[in-house]
Amino acid sequence: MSRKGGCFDREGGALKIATYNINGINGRLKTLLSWLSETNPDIVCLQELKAPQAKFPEKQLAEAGYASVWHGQSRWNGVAILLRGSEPVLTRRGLPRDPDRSQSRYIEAAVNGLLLGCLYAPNGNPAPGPKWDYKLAWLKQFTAHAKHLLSLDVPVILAGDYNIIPTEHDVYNSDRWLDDALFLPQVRRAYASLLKQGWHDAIATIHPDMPVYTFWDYLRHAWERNAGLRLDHLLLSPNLASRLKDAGVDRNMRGRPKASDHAPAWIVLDIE
DNA sequence: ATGACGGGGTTACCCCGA
Repeated sequence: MSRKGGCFDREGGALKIATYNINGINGRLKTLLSWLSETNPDIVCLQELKAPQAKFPEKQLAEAGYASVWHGQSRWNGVAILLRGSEPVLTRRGLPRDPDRSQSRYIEAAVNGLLLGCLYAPNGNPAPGPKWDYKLAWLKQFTAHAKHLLSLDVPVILAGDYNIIPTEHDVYNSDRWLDDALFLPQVRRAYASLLKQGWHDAIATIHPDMPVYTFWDYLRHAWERNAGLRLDHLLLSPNLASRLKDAGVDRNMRGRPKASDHAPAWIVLDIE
């Protein structure tokens, strides 16, 4: 792996990659910048920018040491990839055969010799209904694209807010979520089909026996009750599985004033 | 079934999210 375009200054040739649903990048820019300076990730996927293309804080992030590519949209959605020390090489905005090109939910770039897809899957509620249909259509095209990426036989990471609770162990009270678009059998099957393609769920691999939530609702004192969900996932192509050294969630970010309802999830890869 | 919370911006009895 070439050092060009990389920043291998983490101890032991490791690469830290994080995904963070920021829920409004401009309203939460101070939170984002302090998290970046405290945790120093090499690569960051962001979701729910809630900012049009022209209002992405490119300059402030550059001053913090990160170059960005982003796919904005007025008011909702929006995804970005940040790379410390060099420029991400954009490979696509939006999915092939995207069911609705007006919704900015996918961006992909080459970073540090990896291909990185950053996604914000539709929520899908209420189910049934048009939003549920859109979620299933989007996941179908995403799954097809994931299969294509594996066929390239390069290291790939698909990171972001999948809006899927993969199993009953990934939710504080699964009974309450049985009829929800985050947990209905169709979306759990969609997630399982990705794993069957060969993708490795990094958080689940490192923490097989404990719930690792990434989201706590603003309502009903969910954070105080630890009534969380695991919605944000980092999937690794099989050729990266042996590189996975650590994974976790920066839970403390959820407890801060003006917090996003999601916390950052991260992995450390050995890229020696 | 509803609302509570909290971003966005058409500042609304608004929209959206999960």
